[in-house]
Amino acid sequence: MDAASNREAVPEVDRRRLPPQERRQQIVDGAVSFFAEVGLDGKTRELAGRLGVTQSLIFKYFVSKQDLVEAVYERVYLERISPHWPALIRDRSRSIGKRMSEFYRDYGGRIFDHDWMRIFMFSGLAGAQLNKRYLNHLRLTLLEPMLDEIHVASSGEVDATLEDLWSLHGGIVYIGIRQHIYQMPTPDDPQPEIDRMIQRFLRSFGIEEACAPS
Amino acid sequence: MDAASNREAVPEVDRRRLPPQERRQQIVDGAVSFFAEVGLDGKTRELAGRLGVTQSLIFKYFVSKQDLVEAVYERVYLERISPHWPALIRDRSRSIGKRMSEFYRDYGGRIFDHDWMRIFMFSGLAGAQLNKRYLNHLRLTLLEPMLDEIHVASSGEVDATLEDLWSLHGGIVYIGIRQHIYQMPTPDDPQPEIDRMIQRFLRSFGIEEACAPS
DNA sequence: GATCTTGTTCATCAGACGATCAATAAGGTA
DNA sequence: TACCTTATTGATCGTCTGATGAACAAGATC
Repeated sequence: MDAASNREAVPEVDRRRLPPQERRQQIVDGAVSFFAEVGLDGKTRELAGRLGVTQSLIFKYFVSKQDLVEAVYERVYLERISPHWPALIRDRSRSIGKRMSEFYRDYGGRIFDHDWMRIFMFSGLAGAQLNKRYLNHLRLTLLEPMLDEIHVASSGEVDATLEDLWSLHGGIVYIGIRQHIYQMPTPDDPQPEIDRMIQRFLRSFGIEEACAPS
Repeated sequence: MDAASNREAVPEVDRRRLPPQERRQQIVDGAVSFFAEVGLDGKTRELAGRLGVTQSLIFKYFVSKQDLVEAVYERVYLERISPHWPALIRDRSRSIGKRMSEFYRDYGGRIFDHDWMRIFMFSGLAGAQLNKRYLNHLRLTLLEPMLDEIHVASSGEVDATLEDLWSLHGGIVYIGIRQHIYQMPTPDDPQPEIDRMIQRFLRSFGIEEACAPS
């Protein structure tokens, strides 16, 4: 019943003296799931215990706890953005419905993740810049182009606004919030519901599409 | 520049020796806005400082910090539910669109609140039961009846599901999340966008309504 | 104004916290 | 095997934390 033997987050009994780069990554990995679970106020001693190392070791790789937290931010941030999305959104050889469906399939696959959802929420509540950067990037590179494409697809006859797209986006993200933050039951596979939402969104603007996912 | 003189959350310089009931309420009020700002890990000494009292006084009214946190939960919880909503949803003398619009107008007026939004999110992340109770109550007394009413209003020709209503709900709530948790710009008055969302939702199911807000 | 009740403060505890640094030992090199 | 580098540990510091209890004083009653 000692501190290092009761958590499954520790991959195995890690033997000592790892290469610095490897150890650093191990600490960040552990910190991601640890902070995701207990919040950014999680204590370094408990994190060290889960990793099976001493608390002082953490401060050999990070000059302060805040330094570690920012490494966690950077880690989770990078995995949630694909450079291919802007081109996907603008690919007019495919219908707007198919593009949006594929984008949100990929997007959902990346953000419906326990650790990401919770760390993004924790950092938002803490007032970190991570969230604003991320959401502004999302708006500039994805939502605003998406809005353009909807206007083009409807020959400019549609009065959709950016705020409308945020509401669609919010409805999709809310599935993950219900699941990972409120821990409420959600569909096992959110993709069908996401496709329904996109289809309803476009249909409500008179853009009818046979939106078969395949 | 001392601890008790630089916050506007303190209504005024409160003079000592208040009636217990009044003092208790003052502490809870202060705790609501304090915990909403810094999180449930906020320190009792800082809270006391903002209230202009000593830290030990808090423990004369609450046996532990957790006891205070639960008083905060109860406080914010009660203000966010109206007993009139179920009857409003079921009032078939009015169109379903008007009922949903009025419900979400009232609902938004209660939950688009800095303190509520943040405490609800903090408590959700902490795994508190508050959120599950609240969302289950919302589903049972409001969303499921609303789904029934939509089916009735469309003479049973509509395939709307509860999950569809959650997506509408999530899109609406997400406005508050953007505003108060991510601190991103949102419409000054969210009501027009909410009405648009409801209208789009119904329209996408073929329920067309002239949804003038008045 | 003397007295009593009790709301409030002051001093303090025991433990936990982030962070530091000398001591230790793992593991490569010869 | 002896040696050296350095990843890791163990002990410790100063501070802060929730919580406790004795001492104080505000304000009502007579």
